[in-house]
Amino acid sequence: MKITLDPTVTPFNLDYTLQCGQVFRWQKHDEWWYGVVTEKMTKIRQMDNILEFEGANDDFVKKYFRLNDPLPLITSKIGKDDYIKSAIQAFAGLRLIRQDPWECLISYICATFNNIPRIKKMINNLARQFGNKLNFEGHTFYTFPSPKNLANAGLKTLSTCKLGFRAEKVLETAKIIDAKTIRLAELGKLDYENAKKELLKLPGVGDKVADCVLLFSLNKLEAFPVDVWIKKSILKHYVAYFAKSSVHKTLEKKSLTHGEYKRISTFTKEYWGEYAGYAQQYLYHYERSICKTA
DNA sequence: CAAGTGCCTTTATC
DNA sequence: AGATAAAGGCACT
Repeated sequence: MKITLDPTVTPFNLDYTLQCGQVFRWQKHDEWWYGVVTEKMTKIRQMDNILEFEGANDDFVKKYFRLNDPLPLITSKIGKDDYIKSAIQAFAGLRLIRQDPWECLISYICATFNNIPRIKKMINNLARQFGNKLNFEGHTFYTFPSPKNLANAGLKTLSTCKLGFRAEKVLETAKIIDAKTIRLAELGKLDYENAKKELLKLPGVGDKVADCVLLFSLNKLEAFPVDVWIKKSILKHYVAYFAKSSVHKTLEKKSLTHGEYKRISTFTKEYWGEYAGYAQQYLYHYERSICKTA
């Protein structure tokens, strides 16, 4: 199937969107991106303004890649200064993805104090151990394991997936989700604050992981996850908005206290408003790309 | 209550 | 080769 995009109304860049580190399971072979979404294989590629895909339908692709988000309006709203304008320009067409909340939740629990290559490895280990096998065009893929599969896994088996200290959190969270004590899909109906309050009840979920789940899977575009890269970026380029005495100390330390997290995300939410999450993703990818090439 | 401190597995990368 | 840093969380002061 194909979708033809009008670049003035629906700018989109598939590579930026899948490579920027918001989602961990897509693989690129030649021109095509391969991914397992909603239990089945999908492959997709972009040629200029044509999006070609198999295994998923139009509605899914539009929803998953948020093609109905008014990106030109969003980027004009968040483009409040020269710095973020250059980030937006560098990765024009980068969009947030509407991930599956359950997979997103476990992915970002695994992302705790971790790096992207290893996050990918851990999630793939989980899928291989506890997911369903799919054969597709000579390659083997696995679905993301269900809450029940992880809840029944047992800590010992789970530990073979090399999750480290996160194994226990994944297991306990899986039990809660499997028991439907917290219904993930329902949280999207709550407002940002109340949805976050629920997420924070889950083991392994603090400020940052909760904001990732809210932004990347529960449609809360005002959520602004603050990780080590974003912390550096904000305190470097928006330092005027913070008390000078505290900035240096915050930059020195590896992890943020709740207070420091709150100070940064309060600023970003006031500065960028309802689409702060988009600003976060552009800044995050920009900061990392600068660091890699430096 | 808020705020600060130290520890938590594992490994890619330098 | 050995240290460092990695899309942080949490228990304890």
